[in-house]
Amino acid sequence: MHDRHFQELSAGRGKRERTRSALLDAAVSVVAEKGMDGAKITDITTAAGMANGTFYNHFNDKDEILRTAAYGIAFEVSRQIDAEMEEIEDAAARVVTATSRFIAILAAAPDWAAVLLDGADHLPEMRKDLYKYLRGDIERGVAQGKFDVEVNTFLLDQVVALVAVAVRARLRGKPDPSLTPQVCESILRLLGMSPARARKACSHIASPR
Amino acid sequence: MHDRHFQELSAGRGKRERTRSALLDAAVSVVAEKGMDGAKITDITTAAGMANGTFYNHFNDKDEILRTAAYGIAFEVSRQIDAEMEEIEDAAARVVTATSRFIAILAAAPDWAAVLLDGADHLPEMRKDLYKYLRGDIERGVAQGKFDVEVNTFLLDQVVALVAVAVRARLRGKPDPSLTPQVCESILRLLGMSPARARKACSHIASPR
DNA sequence: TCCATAAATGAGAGTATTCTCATATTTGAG
DNA sequence: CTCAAATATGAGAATACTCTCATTTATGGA
Repeated sequence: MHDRHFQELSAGRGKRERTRSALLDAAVSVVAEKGMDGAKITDITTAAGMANGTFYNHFNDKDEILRTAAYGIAFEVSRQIDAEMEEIEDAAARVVTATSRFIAILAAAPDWAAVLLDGADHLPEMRKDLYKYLRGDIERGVAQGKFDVEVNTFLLDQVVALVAVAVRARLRGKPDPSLTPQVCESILRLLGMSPARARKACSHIASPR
Repeated sequence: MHDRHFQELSAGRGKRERTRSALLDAAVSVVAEKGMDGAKITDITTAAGMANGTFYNHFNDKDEILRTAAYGIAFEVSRQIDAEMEEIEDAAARVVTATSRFIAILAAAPDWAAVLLDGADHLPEMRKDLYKYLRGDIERGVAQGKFDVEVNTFLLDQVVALVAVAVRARLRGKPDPSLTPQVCESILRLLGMSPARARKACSHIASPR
């Protein structure tokens, strides 16, 4: 949610942590600009205003810093959404809220979006973490009789793919207030709600900022 | 559908065409192994059993050969599916057939799958071609009163994303005969069919080989 | 078969990137 | 403030990759 996320986390800690965090923040902005494959070590140290060699005092290679950055961001986004949903009981409402908040958060932090989208492709383990949350909500919906699906990894893959499409579309074009309701509706349909109920469950979504 | 697809197309033509095709086939297998970003010129010429310099007699750079290969494969797959569907009138049946044939073809040719999946990310124009076919079938379904959606690019993105998830899953694990029906059902649900109708429309799918 | 032309070759120049390490600088505990 | 330890620096060695071109080899029409 902030261009200096990692530096904020390490403010007040020793110099070592602060430099490390500055590199992580720099890595995020470089990945946002050039993608994970296009990001070079020197791009990262330059963005951080440091000498090239400094990188190797903190990370062994590019993979390590990118993985660390992606996990850090995924953790923060999950934490935030999870907290916001604490009191929501209805499974459909939980899915809709999580999806729309996820899109809104990443729309406000495009660098994070780039890292998460790229990371989802390059770091398969990262997806699995996300799945824990999602699986819980979908199973809840099945138990509540609202969803009609067999909950398996393939289903979760499909839901996550739809969310990813929405985030990508949001990043690409100008903000379209109908985008989030559209994808939420799609997800609920996918989960077995009727088009009418799905629409109703999404109708209340405030268009993100 | 064949490891020597491009060479077959150019059999009997001049040496120039045959060498070019050998490079294209080699590029496909390298991309399947290392991805588009990981594929190096020398990997391609080595796989083709040629000297490094030969590459530059036929292509200006990596992008050009990869684009050519990806388009060639996309064209062949589209052509084949299109032909197989000629006589199908019902839009739901068309969507289901196209999806399941697409998955079956790529399951039988994993190298092609890798190129198309990677290409869909790296070559945005390639997606647009695919969309022409898809959009037609979905609009037909709306006209037939079977689908209940607004047909826009974002919807097509979602459908394609679901198909991509299925192909990826099919490549990863052992063949699961329920995978194709599952994703076809998801797509029909997404397009606004009720879960019951969607299931019915997918029930006849023969599990791919 | 002959040979002009087309194509293939691969050494190496050019460029980009990673990673190391001896040295310089900074830090913060005492 | 002092100094030993921790950290940062950046030149350059090592590696990886792209692309060129003078030369060799192969092709196919006459």
